[in-house]
Order: sequence, then structure tokens, then C-alpha cells
Amino acid sequence: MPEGHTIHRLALDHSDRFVGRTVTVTSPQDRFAAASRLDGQVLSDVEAYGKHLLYRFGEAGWVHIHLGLFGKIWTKPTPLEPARSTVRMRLATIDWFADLVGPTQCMLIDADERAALFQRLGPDPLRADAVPDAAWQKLSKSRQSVAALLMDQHVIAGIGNAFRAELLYRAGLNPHVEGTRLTFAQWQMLWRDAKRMMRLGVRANRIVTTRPEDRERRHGRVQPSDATYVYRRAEMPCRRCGSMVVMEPLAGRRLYWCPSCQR
DNA sequence: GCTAAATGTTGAT
DNA sequence: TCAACCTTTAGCT
Repeated sequence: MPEGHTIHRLALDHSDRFVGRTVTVTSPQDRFAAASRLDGQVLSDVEAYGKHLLYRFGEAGWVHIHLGLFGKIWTKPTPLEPARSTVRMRLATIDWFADLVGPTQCMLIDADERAALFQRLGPDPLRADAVPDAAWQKLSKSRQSVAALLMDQHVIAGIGNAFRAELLYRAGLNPHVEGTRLTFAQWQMLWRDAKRMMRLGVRANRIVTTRPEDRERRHGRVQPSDATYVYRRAEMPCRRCGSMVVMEPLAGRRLYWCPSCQR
């Protein structure tokens, strides 16, 4: 269940473990037809862009993976375990194997298709080549809410429901503010914080946005759920002001925010 | 054992 | 705005 940080973490881990090695490629579920074509080839690169993950096999092309809402990749050291019937693709070397389960996308694509994919994505705060101004140009001209815009992968790539809620909270921004009403300074704050929080997410391999001082409860111990300020904290007291965190449906997703801290 | 929910996106109405 | 798709897990009974 991934936002951009999960995908980038996978790209880093799999670069270390699979790139430059001869890889066995199979599809226990038998729904990835190109597996047999890639089987036994050397993996040349792994790349993440937003929530998209690409495995390059030289001239053969790229395996384009999108995990969707509940896709997962399990990476384990060998010996190989029997694969579940739901494993769409298994990559394996002598030392490691990775099982892809439940993706919305797992397809071999060519250079043109890869270029087209990147073309339609906004800048990714986790990529060194990101041009944040491309996002500001779209955002500052849109009458959509900043909450909707942060989730729009054409505007900015890699942010999902959890990071959206947390970034808006940390910026003290009302999620319903229109893109056109956002100041450049507010945008810069969002972008810089996105970079910081998502990098932290890659490192921790999970989303942690709370500051240590906000994590400590006055009378209690630190809880595992202390990782976020508002995400999945509906009806719970805001860590800073104590008023109730609100959950409201927005475009089919759950939006969490603190109406008192986010004016 | 059953149900609901989950860090997502697309395409039809 | 809604349904469809993909699968696991937590929280019930």
C-alpha cells in the first residue's frame, strides 16, 4: 500500500540486490505474459517515478509496475519459497527473490511508452531531476482544492492520501483552499516539506511526519500510531490543539484534517 | 469464517 | 459520481 516513498525504497533496494545480475523471471499466476521473454536476462536498471516502478532489461524494454491501492512486493533472501498463486511476477537471483502481488499494472513497455508515461507525470519530490515550477504553474492556475491538486499525479507525482493530509496539516493549510489562492511562499513550503518528509519515508520505509515533541503524550507512552498528525486519526484529539480531527469524503477518498489548526 | 478497509487509478455514466 | 480492478489483513463472530 504505497505512496512514492515505498516505490523509491523498492527501487533502491532492488538496485542493490538485482541490477547487474542474471535474473529468473516467472509468473506463478500466469498473468504476466512477457515473463518468459525476460527470463534469464540481466537486469540493467531499476527506476522510480512517482508511484511508478520500472525494471529495465536492456534492449527488451522496461517492466512497468504500478501497485495501485493494495499491491505489494515482498523481497526475501533465498532459498526460494513456494510462490502463492497470486504472485504476478517473481524475480530471483542466487541470493534474493522478490514476489509482486496484486498490482494494477505489470507490463513490458518500450522507450516511447516510458517517455509518454514520464511526460504525463508532474515533478516527483523524490527525484533529483524534478522541476517544481512545473507543478506550481498548474496548481496556481487551478480552481480545484489544494487537497485535490496534491493527489493529482499530473500536477505532482508520488503524493497519496496519507502524505496529502500530513503535508497540509504541517503547512497549516485548509485543504479546501483553491489552487489560485495559494501563495508562492505556501507552495514552496509544501514542496520543501514534501521532499523532506518523503525522503524520511524512504529511509524509514514508512510514513513518519510527527515531530518528536508532538509524539510524546503528556501522560502516556509513545504509541505506534504517533507517526501521523491527522491521517487515520478521525475523532481523535489533534496533537497540537486538542480539538477533534475531522474525516470527510473527498473525491471518493478520505480526507483528514484539523479545522482549528488548518485555517 | 466473514466483512470491511486499505498509502490508487481508470473508464463509463 | 460511481463502479471496476487487484489482494491482504484486522477485527469481528
